[in-house]
Amino acid sequence: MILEGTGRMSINASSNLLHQQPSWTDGYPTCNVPGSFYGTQWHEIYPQYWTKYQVWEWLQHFLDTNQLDANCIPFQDFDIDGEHLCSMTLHEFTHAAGTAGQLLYSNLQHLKWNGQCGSEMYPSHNIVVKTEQTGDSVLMASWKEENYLYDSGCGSTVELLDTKFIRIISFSSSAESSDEKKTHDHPPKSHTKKHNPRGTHLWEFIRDILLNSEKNPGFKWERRSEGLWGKKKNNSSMTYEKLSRAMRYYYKREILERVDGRRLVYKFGKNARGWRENEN
DNA sequence: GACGCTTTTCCTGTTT
DNA sequence: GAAACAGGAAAAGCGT
Repeated sequence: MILEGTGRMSINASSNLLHQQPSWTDGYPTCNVPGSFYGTQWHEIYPQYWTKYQVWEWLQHFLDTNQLDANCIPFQDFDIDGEHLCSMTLHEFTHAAGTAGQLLYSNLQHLKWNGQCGSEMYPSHNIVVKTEQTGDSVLMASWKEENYLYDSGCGSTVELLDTKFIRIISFSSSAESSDEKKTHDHPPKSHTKKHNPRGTHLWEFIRDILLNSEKNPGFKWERRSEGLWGKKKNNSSMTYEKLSRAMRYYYKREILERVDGRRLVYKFGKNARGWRENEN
């Protein structure tokens, strides 16, 4: 289910693309996501091995780092994996994203040949890359270690509008036949843990995916959640409708508050903890 | 096993 | 009319 078209963001348009050099050489900001929801992150592996999601992560990081408006990059034109991305020419980057495309191309070349991945950049990370026979197994192995079933076909988006409001930009569930749905709705008990209420709460999960973005005063996210709640619960039948019902239960507990007149916008309530910038 | 809590699933009705 | 919202009800899964 796509609630809103991809490629859209509402962010600060405070930066000037033409006069700002990319700051990649300054080193990447610490993501500070121990036990990340996202599995292997884009900066931990070579671009050639990125998934679609990691390509978006990289684009998002580029926007964050350079304080760029999201409209600078048409995300829909980068709905590709790392291998495809690396095969793109400068002309194709420029055609897709203009001046930002040139910068993206330049940065990608740097990443491809200077080896930003792995232990040199992140000595504290101990990334285990399992080599399997299939070509795409490198990433899959890491995803599996995080108990996620990576599905590059789904895309979901959460946007933090300011320091309190959340907007669901898109949420997609895997397209299933009714037969498939039946099996997912009632999986055998012995198969998987369907959810873990004593583990991560939904609102904490939402909070964390917001907070774990690179620090940026614009608070904008696009394509960041990737259906992660469903992945985290190993529940491929999760939909926006179900997720939003769970979120509405938080109204009573004042973890979330209604935002009248605004669709797809949620707001942290007084019982939500840990989302403020000055709060630990 | 009972219980409480949280989440999931399904549903109907309302609002935008 | 479609999408999103609201909320009731029941059930599932987990910890105690």
